[in-house]
Amino acid sequence: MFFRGVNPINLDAKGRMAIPARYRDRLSEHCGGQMVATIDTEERCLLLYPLAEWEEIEAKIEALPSFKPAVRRIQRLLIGHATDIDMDGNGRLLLPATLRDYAGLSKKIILLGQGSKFEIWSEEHWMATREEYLAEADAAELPDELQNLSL
Amino acid sequence: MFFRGVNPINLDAKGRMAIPARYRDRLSEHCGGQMVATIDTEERCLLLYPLAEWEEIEAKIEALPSFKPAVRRIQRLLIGHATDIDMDGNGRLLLPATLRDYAGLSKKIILLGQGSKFEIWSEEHWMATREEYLAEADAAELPDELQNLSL
DNA sequence: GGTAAATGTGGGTAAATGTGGGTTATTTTG
DNA sequence: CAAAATAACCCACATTTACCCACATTTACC
Repeated sequence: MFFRGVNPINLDAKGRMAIPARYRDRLSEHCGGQMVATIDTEERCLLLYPLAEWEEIEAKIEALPSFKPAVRRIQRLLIGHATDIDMDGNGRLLLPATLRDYAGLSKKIILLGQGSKFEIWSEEHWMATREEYLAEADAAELPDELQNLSL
Repeated sequence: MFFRGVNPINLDAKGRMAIPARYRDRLSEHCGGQMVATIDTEERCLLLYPLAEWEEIEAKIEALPSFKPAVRRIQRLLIGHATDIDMDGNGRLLLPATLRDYAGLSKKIILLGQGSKFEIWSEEHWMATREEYLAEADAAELPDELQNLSL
């Protein structure tokens, strides 16, 4: 299960997001269209997992030592915001208002394939963040793992 | 699988790019015409891989420690922009608007063979960049690896 | 240089996709 | 418990994309 690519999508008046057709079949087979959305704690964007992948992650998060404040914080943020969402008959997901607000999603959004999950950004915020990322691309401060990566 | 050469190509009104015939057979055999395009993070151009080659790279990028900001950045840029593209019956690729915009591709483009991948430039930008490269070619500041290279 | 084959280009059409909204069910709230 | 809001489900239309065919142009070969 590997997702990639940039997908500009419009939310409709009800807050629904049409999943691009090329992902639909895979999602239906893999998890019957059952997904989980939660927030990204670093950036103002959402994370969207197929149910099976999310459950693995959730298990790991819960297994962490919960007396540590930093761990409690992550647990509350990630698990707390995690919401089950099913694709409807037209291959659309209804994003809850709480999550839409967090990521500042209005009409134009970006669905970004990121391996085993997707990220959901407001178009505006994604564009701005992308430009930052590109500007930072002076190789000077790259960690070793990246220095040696040949593309 | 090794690609060489500069190929001036015209995009048609639908944003399609005809792959020069001499590459077609090899691409059909090697990957059934399945390719992946993504962005180059240093230059405003695109990278075009046969699917198999891309998957190797993707696996490496995915395996990096994703809590490091520099790594997340690369993952978002490279995997995020990676888009599956298939050759049509006429040996053409339809480049998505998002990627065309990034590289500033309008009509005249350059397909540049670069070993296991291609690069795609707008003709204008390629010409300018090539001139820069030629101007910088005072050997003084070459790293050791290059000093010893005999052509 | 002429001819035939191969390549590049343009666009039409049917099918797939995206979009909007109506109606019924379910939940929430006063 | 009633009323309002939200969500689920469904259908229908508009748009886009993929696929195909046909023509123009170039290349290769005789």
